[in-house]
Amino acid sequence: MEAKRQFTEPFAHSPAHEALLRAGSRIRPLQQAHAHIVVSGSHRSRALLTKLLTLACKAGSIGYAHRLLYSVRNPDAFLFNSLVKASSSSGFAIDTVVFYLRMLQSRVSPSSYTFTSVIKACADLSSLRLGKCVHSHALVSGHGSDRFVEAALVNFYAKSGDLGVARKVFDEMSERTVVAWNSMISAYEQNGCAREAIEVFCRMRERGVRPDSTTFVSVLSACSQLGALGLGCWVHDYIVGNGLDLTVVLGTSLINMYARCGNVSKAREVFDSMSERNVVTWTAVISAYGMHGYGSQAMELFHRMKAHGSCPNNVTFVAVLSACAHSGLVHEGRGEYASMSQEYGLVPGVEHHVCMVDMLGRAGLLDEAYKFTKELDRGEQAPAVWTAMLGACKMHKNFDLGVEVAEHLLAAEPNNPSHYVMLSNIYALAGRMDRVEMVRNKMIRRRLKKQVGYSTIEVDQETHLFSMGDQSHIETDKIYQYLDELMRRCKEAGYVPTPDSVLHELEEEEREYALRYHSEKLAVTFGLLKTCHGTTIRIVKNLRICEDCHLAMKYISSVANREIVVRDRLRFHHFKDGHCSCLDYW
DNA sequence: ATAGGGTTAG
Repeated sequence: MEAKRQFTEPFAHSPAHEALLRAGSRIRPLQQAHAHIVVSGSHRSRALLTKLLTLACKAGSIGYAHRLLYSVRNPDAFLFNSLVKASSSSGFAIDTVVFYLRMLQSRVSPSSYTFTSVIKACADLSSLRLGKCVHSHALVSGHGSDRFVEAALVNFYAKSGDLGVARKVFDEMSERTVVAWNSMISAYEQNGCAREAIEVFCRMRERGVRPDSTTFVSVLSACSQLGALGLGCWVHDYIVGNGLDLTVVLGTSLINMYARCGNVSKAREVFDSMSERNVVTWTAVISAYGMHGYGSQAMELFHRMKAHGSCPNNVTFVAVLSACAHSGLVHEGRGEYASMSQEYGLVPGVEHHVCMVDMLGRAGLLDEAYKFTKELDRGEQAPAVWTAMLGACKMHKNFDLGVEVAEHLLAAEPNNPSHYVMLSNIYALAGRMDRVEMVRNKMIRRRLKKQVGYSTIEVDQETHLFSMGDQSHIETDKIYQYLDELMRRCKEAGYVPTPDSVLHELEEEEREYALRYHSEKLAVTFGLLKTCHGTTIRIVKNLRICEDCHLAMKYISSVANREIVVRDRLRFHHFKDGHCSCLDYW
């Protein structure tokens, strides 16, 4: 403390100090200020050194910060805490841990502030081992039940993939701040557990904790995952009703929610009403149009985005290329792919390659798609790219190429059941039933199971789940009865069930059920029974919609005179008056 | 004269 006073006074408003303040977080001026400090003999001032160190971190010169730290004799708690905080919030997670270890070595006691930053760094690293170690340090040193440390821990365990422990820390908190609730909700949401996220949100409301915009961002993401339009709309009403600021982040979440819950025009409305937009916002609205098959609107917005001076990035190009792929805009897609690197200096990644192969493949340009894939570097020929190629082969019934690609994929990923399913479908299409059998036996030997398909539908804010041939619903009898009637009426209108290859993946006893009772058919029937005329039926499916269901939906939309919106794994289908928005191009 | 927290969007 003596030392502090001694060095504090003489250097106030010294030229060195002023140089430092002027420099801010720019590295060149910082180094000049450093020289100033050394020359003027003020390098013994703790305050100046500490400031210099934190600014070096913020300027991104972490190596410089390390060298500076080396030059300091007996760094104090103030200096270590500043370094730990600055490095952690500037994204230098490993360095934060290094600084923390040096702090321990120097026998300087960490505080609750130290732990929040170090735990945040562990979360960034997703290192369960490291974080657990820091967690125990925090417990031993008596900072384990600080509310900031606890919220950081919830986040850390969630990001490291241990939701159970995240929940345990959360449950054992004595005082849960809104940030703690937000951490837990986002923990579930980010790990794909949207139901649990919403459940925690409900507990939060029961406890009378007032949600803030961060809460809603996570809840809206959960709604997007589930296709829970009802809850999403409730959130939107709440935001408006309570006069919450429609920030860029919140607005972008709303756009995404409406788009992924099937309502593009509401997504557009939100976009139009936003006062501030950034590249993420633009990307969200482009992707909204793209996934609904409105390629030209997506492209129009993309051009508007560029005219507005917003610079597209890698994610934007995924949205743009995928919009082209889903609408058959091959010429535009080729052009944007080229401009991506030529005009924007961006490096196309696996996702962009997938879009290109998908786009060319869907359009029937199988040779070009194949050439595109083959011309990628070996290391860039990711299984996802070949999978897109395989899908194209199946779509255009190219047996020889399909078999070749499938064999290649099976060699690369022998434990991925979807490759086997695809290969067996291709054999089935070619009538090679012996091969179908062989592929299926291979799957059985490897104990691989086809992913189970299911569909959900929301009625009165409640979600109902159906799987194929499902009879677990309370109103099962009514549903099956009505479905049979619907199918009869569809057939009268000209519907002929597709002798689909999917049949061949199934066990004998499942076959009779399969086509007729696919989950989306059950869900749509339930929707027709439970909602009044004029209400759009919205279904969310976890896999791709099959050819027969696609055809049946068209007929159902016509005979029941209803709009039906189906979200499958990749995109939306809007069925109306016997037609689908995808123009059978999916 | 030096720091001061955890949660959020495509």
